[in-house]
Amino acid sequence: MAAADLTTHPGHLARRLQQAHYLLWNAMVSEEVTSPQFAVLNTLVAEPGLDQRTVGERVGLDRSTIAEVISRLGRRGLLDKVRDPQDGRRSLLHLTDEGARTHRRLTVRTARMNQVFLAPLTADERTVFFDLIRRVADAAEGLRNPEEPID
Amino acid sequence: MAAADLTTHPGHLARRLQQAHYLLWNAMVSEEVTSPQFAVLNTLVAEPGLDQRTVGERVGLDRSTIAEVISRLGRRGLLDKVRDPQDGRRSLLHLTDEGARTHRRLTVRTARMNQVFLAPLTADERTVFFDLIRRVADAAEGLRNPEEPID
DNA sequence: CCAGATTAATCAGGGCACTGAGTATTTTTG
DNA sequence: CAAAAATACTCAGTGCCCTGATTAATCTGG
Repeated sequence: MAAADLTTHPGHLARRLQQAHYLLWNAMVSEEVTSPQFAVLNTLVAEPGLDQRTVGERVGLDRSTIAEVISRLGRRGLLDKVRDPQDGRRSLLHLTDEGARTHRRLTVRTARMNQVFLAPLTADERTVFFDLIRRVADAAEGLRNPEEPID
Repeated sequence: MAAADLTTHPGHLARRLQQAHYLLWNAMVSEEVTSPQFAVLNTLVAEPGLDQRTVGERVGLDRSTIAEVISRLGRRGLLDKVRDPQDGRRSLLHLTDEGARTHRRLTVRTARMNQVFLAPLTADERTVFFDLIRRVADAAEGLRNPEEPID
């Protein structure tokens, strides 16, 4: 059996793309705060007081991973975690001042990094790039998170 | 400062795409052998006897990660690792019969999975999808792995 | 009202991904 | 030829990512 051509395997390309991004993020945005951590901060800027599970849903992280990410952000004083008095199962999350400051600072750098990352593409191609990736990712996520079935 | 729109952040999309692929791989290809492990097997089908570092280069994994992946594949009897008598620093890698069998089996399933994964796109769109991701990933990898500079 | 189902979070365990430091071996160079 | 540089690999440390099992709290139906 001949070897497969990995350059036509979307999973392999997705991994390479993500790794390339990881390196550029480290070089141009932050060595302290990672891209998933920034996504969490960003979500809490938009919707302060969310519980942990919902934040994970917003940024696309499962219950275990979001717990670790939030624990790290809490340790570094970027967010606070308070038991919901209305529902003792939940922890409600808010950015600290330091967390909000960090988010502002990184937002600027992230925009610069995205320019460099997408430099090989024209403006039209970028639009297509986003559209195609979003459609594939949404569809694949839909396979595992089925919509409410008809009852 | 307003929150950023993560759906226009290529790094965030890349991560979601990779995660969606990870889940589909687990469901449709194998729970034992991961996608990076398959990439290593595939490389050794094409070029038996490569050393560890070169395999890592082919599949896009750094020295530490490739060491772990190869160690796991070795433990499961899918490949053999032999000291190069010509150069005592290197280990040369070959698939075992079991490794070659596994590669054959997974190649078929991987093709099926890719069909499902790419189902949202037309044939033309798939070509564009590969082209755009490859260009961005290649360019970003080039930023860190500079070509031989002019001397 | 209360037993059973559901839900949010945690924990244990396996795998991927990187950096920086260290070891052994080979190659280069003075 | 011996000292210095380069190379292949290993190890320790951090962080992301998932599943399955467990715990605590809430909700639901009889």
